[in-house]
Amino acid sequence: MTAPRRRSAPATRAAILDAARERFGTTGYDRVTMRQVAGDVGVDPAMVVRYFKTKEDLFTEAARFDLGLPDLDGVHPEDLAAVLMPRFFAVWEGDAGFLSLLRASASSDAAGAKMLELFAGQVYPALAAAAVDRPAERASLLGSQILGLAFARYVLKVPPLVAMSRDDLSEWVAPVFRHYLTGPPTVC
Amino acid sequence: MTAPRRRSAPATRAAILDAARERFGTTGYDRVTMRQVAGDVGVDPAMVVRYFKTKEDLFTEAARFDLGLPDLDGVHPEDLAAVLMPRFFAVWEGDAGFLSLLRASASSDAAGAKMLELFAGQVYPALAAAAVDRPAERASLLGSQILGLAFARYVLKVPPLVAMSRDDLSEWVAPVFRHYLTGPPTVC
DNA sequence: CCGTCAAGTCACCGACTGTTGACTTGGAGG
DNA sequence: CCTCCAAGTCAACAGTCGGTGACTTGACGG
Repeated sequence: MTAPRRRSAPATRAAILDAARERFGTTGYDRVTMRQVAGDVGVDPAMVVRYFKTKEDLFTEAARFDLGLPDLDGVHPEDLAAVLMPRFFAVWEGDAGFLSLLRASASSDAAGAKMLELFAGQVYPALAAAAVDRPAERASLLGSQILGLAFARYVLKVPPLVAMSRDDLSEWVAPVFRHYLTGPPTVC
Repeated sequence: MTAPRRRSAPATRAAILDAARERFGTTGYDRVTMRQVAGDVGVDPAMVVRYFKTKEDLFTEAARFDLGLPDLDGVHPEDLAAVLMPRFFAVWEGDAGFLSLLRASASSDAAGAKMLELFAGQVYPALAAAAVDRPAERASLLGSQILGLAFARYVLKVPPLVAMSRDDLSEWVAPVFRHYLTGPPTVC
């Protein structure tokens, strides 16, 4: 059961990626140093640049993931929150990839662009399927509520929001989800 | 009409503060250098540290301001958005002080604490006056929506949200404001 | 006209950053 | 056992950062 003094290349690569995700998620892009990431894994900083050419490339890889949003076509408006919120908690409380991106997008245009890309590629298609009209506006509004909730709960850690149970939170936002996707205004 | 080669001390101090606000608001704390700020004003970097002892002190001063929230006591729930949204636009589209704080709070615990402080000191008291019960939870939820809207519109610049008029935006969020402050759930 | 004091400049320090290239070491295959 | 190549280390570079302290310059009062 002796730990091997030398890992396989994919194993160290994965370990570095995990450490990077964790650091980026808790500290933000700029305040993370490659030496810190290397130190977390117990490896020389040169290894980080060996496997991920540059810091930005490392971040790009760390901030890529699948939101796993379900198909909302045919879901009853009343059930939207019940379907979406479990994914919300899974994504934001899981590995810190998404938090990294959120933190970084606050101070980097490049990261902001990645966030928009992710929205366009995964969030918008899922939400648009449940919108009665004006899918872009409705999806964006709902997205802003989700983003704000994540920012307040997981970044700022606003005490009342941190203290709320998942069920209570889902109950609170359910009417909002319904309103943004199916409520007025329908006319111009 | 010759420009004076030498300013008064308060004038340079104010100029530096303005430049810092602008930089912090558009680039974020970490990516702003004191040399940039000094350069914007056309002054030696040493002047910045002369008037604001340290970079963090400069930021602290740049991120302090008054939201100017009105008294919501007695305001009809239907009119909440009509009263609050003008302040929203004024604050986020005015001088970049608040944007600085939002950007910085994504990657700095110190800035995050300042944001919480500001919420507790100005946002919470105003919103709590209009909440029918559970003021902390209701105000936090509404705050998260406001924060998310600002983040999506002014930081990420989500195209559909940027394109929406102020009136349309107010109309969309009005039912949400009403729900968070006066809607269910009332029971535990 | 000149001394004085604040406003502003200058050169520089030490620390830290991302990144590089040459070196060393370990372990599996012949 | 020895060889060899990948896995990992080491020292160092070039650049930038925040911050310091001694110096210079300008305007104004006597």
